[in-house]
Amino acid sequence: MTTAKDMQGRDGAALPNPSAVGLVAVIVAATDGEPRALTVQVEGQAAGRSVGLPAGPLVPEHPTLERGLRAWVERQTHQRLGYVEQLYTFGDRDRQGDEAQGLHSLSVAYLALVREVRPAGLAEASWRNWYRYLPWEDFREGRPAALAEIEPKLLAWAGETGDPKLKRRREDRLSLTFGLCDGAWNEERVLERYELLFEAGLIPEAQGQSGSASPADIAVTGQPMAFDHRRVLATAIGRLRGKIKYRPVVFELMPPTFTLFQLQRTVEALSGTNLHKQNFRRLVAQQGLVEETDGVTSGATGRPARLVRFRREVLLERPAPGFRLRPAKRPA
Amino acid sequence: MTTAKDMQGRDGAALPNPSAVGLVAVIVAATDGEPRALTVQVEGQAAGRSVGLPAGPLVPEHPTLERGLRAWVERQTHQRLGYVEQLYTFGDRDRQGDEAQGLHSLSVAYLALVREVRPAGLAEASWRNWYRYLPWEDFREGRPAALAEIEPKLLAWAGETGDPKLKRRREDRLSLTFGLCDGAWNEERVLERYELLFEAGLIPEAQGQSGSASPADIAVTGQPMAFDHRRVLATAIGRLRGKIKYRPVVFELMPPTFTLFQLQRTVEALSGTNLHKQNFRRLVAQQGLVEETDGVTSGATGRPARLVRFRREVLLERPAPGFRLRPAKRPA
DNA sequence: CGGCACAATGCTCACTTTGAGCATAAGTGA
DNA sequence: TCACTTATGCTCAAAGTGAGCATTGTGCCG
Repeated sequence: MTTAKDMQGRDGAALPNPSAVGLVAVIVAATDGEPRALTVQVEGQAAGRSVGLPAGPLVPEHPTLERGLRAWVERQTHQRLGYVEQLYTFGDRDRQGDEAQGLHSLSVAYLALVREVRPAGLAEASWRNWYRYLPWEDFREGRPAALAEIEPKLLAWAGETGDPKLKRRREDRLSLTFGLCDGAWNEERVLERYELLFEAGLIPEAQGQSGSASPADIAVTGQPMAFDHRRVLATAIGRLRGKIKYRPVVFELMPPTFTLFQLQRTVEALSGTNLHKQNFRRLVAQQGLVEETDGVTSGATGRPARLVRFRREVLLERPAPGFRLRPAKRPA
Repeated sequence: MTTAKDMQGRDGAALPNPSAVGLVAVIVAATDGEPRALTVQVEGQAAGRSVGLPAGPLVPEHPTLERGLRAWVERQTHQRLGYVEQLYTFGDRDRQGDEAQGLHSLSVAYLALVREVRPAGLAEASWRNWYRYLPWEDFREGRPAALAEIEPKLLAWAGETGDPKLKRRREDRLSLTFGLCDGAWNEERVLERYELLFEAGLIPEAQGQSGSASPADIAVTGQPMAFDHRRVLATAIGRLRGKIKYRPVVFELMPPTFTLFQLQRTVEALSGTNLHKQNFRRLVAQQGLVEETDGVTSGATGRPARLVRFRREVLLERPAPGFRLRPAKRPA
């Protein structure tokens, strides 16, 4: 029989293999229609990788993981967090940067959405456009230039293997993630694309390369980050892109009042695609997500737009996702 | 400046607060149209809570979290895992059962879907209908009887507070999760419902009650589990209910060939609701999820049904989720 | 001040996707 | 052969979507 102690590893007498646990945060804001992540300076990393995400170890003073995270972020960046959700727990032995001997080190990543870009009280903390790290993800201006450079390399990678089965599998993955060999682009597969590039050796983090990439390389495969933080960022973007489709989370990024077009720009910034304007406002309208204020924009060119605000009530109303699979009348 | 050591806690000299990390698995199968989870016997728990989920500590031999999990599950249950995905990492100080002094203990939970119910090589491992633990989640036979018992208690809980604001918030939550005070039932909010019951004191695990619940209580608020495993189970069900709507994961639970109605029964088992038969098959058909075989069922009453098989290719085809927010032509 | 360029809004229209049912087909058991 | 049961085919109306055209306010520029 399995004992509780055996299972949970709480045998006080012989504590079984403790691990070092870290907390990492992807803190997202959107200003001027650009998606940004909060970054901090990190010492002791390879050249060109001195920027990372706010992070810190979990310490016993933290009552919960999330509280611990908030504490670290406030300390490192002076940024208060509002909306926070757990992203993923990373634990690969060989992907976390330098290794702690015999100790597993795993990091619990969180996604946070914040409203305003504080001028950043600390020099070490700064907001960066996230497409700087993943340039191939931005389709707002059409197919990103970076992709043109990346694609042949990926195809070469798929072709370089002798094993035809493996080659086939690689091509399938390319089709699925990058939409090569027919296949459509799915903006949510951010992580899968990053991991594919990683495997294909196009990501400097892969080999722990210490040589800094050239500016040209950076424009194509993006700016590297400390540790495996680019992977964490990719995870966050993918998750967020999925979530905005069925939960009104974008509003966490908006100021108290805004125009429908600003809202659209924000969604576009996150998803990396452009949307049909009229249909976008129809969608927002019929879902009852916003209500008009009596303010309008002014100053800019063109007809002034009405300012709206998010209807907090919808958080209670929305029957929520509710996709297909609607229940039958009651055939039982 | 934040140093790498500071951030990641990898300072070999003074290792900062290691934690005990556990792995937990919710292993799901569906046989005879019932959703089941694999459970194991757990020693040293309060009366009536001797059943838990397969789990074990993370040890350094495990190259990745997932591999560690697979190892534990195979050892404890002799069950091989196929589809596995990470669920959530639980880390509340006060919810994990007995505490390790000064050590954070957190558990990384996984969801696994398996095809067949092995007769279970070990007596300690057995498959249990998951609604045994969460009886209020099963709407297949209409509104579950358990809900009728639960609702007045929840309303009382909302009413028992003096603070009108708090009362209001509680009622909002009831509406959102249980569909009380108007509000619709959303089958995905499994965890939120469990947590609400927990807070309302209707869940024995809450106070670490050692007194065993009466059979009548169990029929209403469900069979308790060891540790916080019922919470983990609730998380898994909610996640799975969401996922089947936009990814063809149900097929991981199906035998090589099956009828459309068996497929429907499986989906219904997971989601806890009934579906319109004709529309269900239309959906499956037009999405091209299955292909016909030349077999048909026999023996049972009624017209024999055609056996179909899952089209593995769709894993490569499906433009995937792809909900709303379709991109514009290219207005840029 | 009239005309322009530009963005915000209104509204149309064809085409799919759903929710619900009716009608038939094809076995089993009495 | 009839009664019953489940599988399948099809129809229909109501919503939901993807694309565009048309109009309305504003700031700017002769």
